[in-house]
Amino acid sequence: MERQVDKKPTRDILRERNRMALITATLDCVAELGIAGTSVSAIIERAGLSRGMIHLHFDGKDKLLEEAAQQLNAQYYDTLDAALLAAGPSPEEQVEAIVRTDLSVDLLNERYANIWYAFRGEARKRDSIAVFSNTRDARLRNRIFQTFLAIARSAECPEPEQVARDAAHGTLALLEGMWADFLLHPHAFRREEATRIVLRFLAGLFPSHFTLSGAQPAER
Amino acid sequence: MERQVDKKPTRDILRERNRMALITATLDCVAELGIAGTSVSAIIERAGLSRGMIHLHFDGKDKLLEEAAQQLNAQYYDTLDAALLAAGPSPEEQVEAIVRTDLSVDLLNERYANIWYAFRGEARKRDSIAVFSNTRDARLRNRIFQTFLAIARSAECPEPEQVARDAAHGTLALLEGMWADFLLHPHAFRREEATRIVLRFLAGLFPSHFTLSGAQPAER
Amino acid sequence: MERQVDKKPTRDILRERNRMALITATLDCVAELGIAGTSVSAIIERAGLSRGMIHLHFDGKDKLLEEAAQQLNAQYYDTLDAALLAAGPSPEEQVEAIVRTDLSVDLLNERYANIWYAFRGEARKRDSIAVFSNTRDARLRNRIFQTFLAIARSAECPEPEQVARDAAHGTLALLEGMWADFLLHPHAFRREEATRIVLRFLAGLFPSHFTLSGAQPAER
Amino acid sequence: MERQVDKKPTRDILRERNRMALITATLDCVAELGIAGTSVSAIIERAGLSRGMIHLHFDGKDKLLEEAAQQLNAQYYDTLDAALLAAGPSPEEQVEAIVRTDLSVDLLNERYANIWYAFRGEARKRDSIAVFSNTRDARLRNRIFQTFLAIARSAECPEPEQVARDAAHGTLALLEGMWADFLLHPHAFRREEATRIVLRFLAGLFPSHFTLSGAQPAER
DNA sequence: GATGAATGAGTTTTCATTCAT
DNA sequence: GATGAATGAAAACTCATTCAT
Repeated sequence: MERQVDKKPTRDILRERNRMALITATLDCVAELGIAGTSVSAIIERAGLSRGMIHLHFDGKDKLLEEAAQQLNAQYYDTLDAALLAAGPSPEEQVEAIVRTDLSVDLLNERYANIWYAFRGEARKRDSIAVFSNTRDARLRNRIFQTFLAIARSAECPEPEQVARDAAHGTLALLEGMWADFLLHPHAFRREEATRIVLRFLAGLFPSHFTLSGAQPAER
Repeated sequence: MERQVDKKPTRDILRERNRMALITATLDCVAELGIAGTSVSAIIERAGLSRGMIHLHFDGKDKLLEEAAQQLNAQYYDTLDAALLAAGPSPEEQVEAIVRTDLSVDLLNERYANIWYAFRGEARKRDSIAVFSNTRDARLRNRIFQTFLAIARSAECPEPEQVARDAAHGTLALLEGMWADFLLHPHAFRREEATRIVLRFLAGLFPSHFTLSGAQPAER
Repeated sequence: MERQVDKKPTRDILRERNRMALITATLDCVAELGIAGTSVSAIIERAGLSRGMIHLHFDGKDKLLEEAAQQLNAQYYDTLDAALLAAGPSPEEQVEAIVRTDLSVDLLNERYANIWYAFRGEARKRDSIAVFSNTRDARLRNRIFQTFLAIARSAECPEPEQVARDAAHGTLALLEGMWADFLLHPHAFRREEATRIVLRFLAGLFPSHFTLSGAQPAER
Repeated sequence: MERQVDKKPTRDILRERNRMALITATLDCVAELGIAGTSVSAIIERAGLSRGMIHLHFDGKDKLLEEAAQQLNAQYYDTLDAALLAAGPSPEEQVEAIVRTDLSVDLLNERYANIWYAFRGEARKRDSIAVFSNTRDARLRNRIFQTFLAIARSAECPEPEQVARDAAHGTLALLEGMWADFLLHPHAFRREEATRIVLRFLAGLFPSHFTLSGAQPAER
């Protein structure tokens, strides 16, 4: 009886484990070999699974790449959401949490950056993958905009909407630029420096809300 | 004799024309089809030239891609250099020229952005192409750093080197981020908005040197 | 006990039902998708049964195809035998019954014709299937020959054996040809016309035994 | 100079020779191995050519099969047309030429019959191949109909159109049936017997135009 | 007995590169 | 120097069969 209850799940768990192994192997390949080098042979060799499995579970290499992209995307958001939850409730804390998490080693690492830009290079060709690269947008962009709007209002800016939009846009662009920096010079990259620059940008926009952790603004 | 004199230049000119046609066709293919879609067949079809020519002139597809990358890179710098030459001599004017040119339609357009990110996706795999994507770095980075150093000194900042480095780093990162923005949403993208945000960043760092074309800083 | 008695038959009935379901699904697939399209996946999907069943019941796809061919063959003969039993006992009536039944919608329909020719295309490769396509021969051929022999003798032909053999051969060839006609132009096909032509052939051979249902021979 | 003139053609001739070699190898494979056994590997092995050639010349296996079908079709008609040209001009001679040629070893041989039925089995699935199997129709059917119409009129039949149509239909169906016969029993098949039966059919329809080479009609 | 996930040999196709012309 | 037919290694994909559950 118990075996009956136990058996079915075992099969399904194994199945799911294989699915995940393929996705992980795919992301590893993309990270190390690029999209072009991510052949079915490379994937199955790394996963230690059989050729047919890719078509069994994903119906072809393209779909597997899509699902891998989606999974990476989900991971990115899970990490970010967790950080926001853990951070203090004030808008400043929330913004800083986003910046620090996005630049943290959990997200901004070689594997991640490599995959990110590899997919982005293909994004234009495959809409399904574009969705993934778009992600830093829709959801995050709105959240960060709302946060900045609160800040802009509390700062009594003349045009809070525009200021908040520019702040959100600029912050995300800066983060994006830092990722590109990291991709090209992973060893020269300094996380603290990147963080400091983003905070400088914010301190420039909202001097009374952000400071350079004790540092003064560039000009007095 | 005369024919000899006549023919030789013609041949060389033709040769060079074919070389360029292949490079242009390659960039077109990368822009439209992505790196993966840029097969030898696609290139020669677009160029209207023969298959063997790629090996004749470039010794293989990979080398052709490299040269295409280099050419694009050169174009980028030529455009930027011309703009810097045309701009006023003050550090502020030089910086603004870089920002406005980098975001101008001459450089930031769909073809350019597509190619840029396509190559960057492959950059890690091929060092020769990485060189190209690196470009916004070495030369430009130093130049912009020197310019900001002049500004930081004239602004009497406490740590002018660090401030200048952060300003250079941040500006380039912001520009980079704007390109990514454009890549993903070419139609929603607003050039003036992007420019304004970069200037906001600069105005935040150097309030007395940069202003938002009459606009005030967000907070007073 | 009772349960035992009850279950056993149920199992066997289920087993047989599954066997038949697989054969029917196979024939459906062959009719709609051709031999090439009749994959194990296609069959089990149509049958709504599990993959392993084919090997459980038939020991592989090839054997299943054979059994399907045999079953179709048996159906053909059952229909024909029933028609001969229902027809009048005279040789003329028997011959006409064969012709009309062979061209009737019960046998000559799209499903049947599609399967018939699909198997025949593979017949040469698999002897086991060839048996099926042969069928219009051995048994039927002899029966029809005997019938024509009776007619030829009653008609006092000079060489009754040869005439009967030719009549049998010709009739079967004509029927065969009509099937091919139907296969290629199922919508243009006219059953009555086909029947009339066969009867014309018979009327030509045995004017005093067959007439065109009131029609005259072509020439007088 | 001469070499120049010679060279170009040489290349084209070689190219064409390879094309034809592939078609021939394909037909050979279909004849011996059936459609299912006609893999790209089988074809190139038989042709002694390289794998890529099939896609170079035909753009894929399917198209190659189509062209092979078309070529066989053309051969069939060329043979038939030649025979009709060589035959006497009278309608009887023309009809007899069709019958004798269709059943001659030039057309009705194992290779031909095998290929014919192999393609027909696939005909329903691929329209392009269906065209081929249709062929005994459109053109030939009309020609034979016109010939019979002349005969029917000269025989003063009551309804010459219908008689001619039935005669054409019946003759083609008989020939078709003889091919099926041959396919299934190539060794038992007797060409003369087949021819005699078709002529019996014609003699039955048009007693004054066709005779069994000195034989009498079955009945008097 | 029944299931369907897993396998891997074999299929078609792509494509950079070669080389005779 | 230019051409494009030819090559074949490697790619993605299919599918009958196996076998643990």
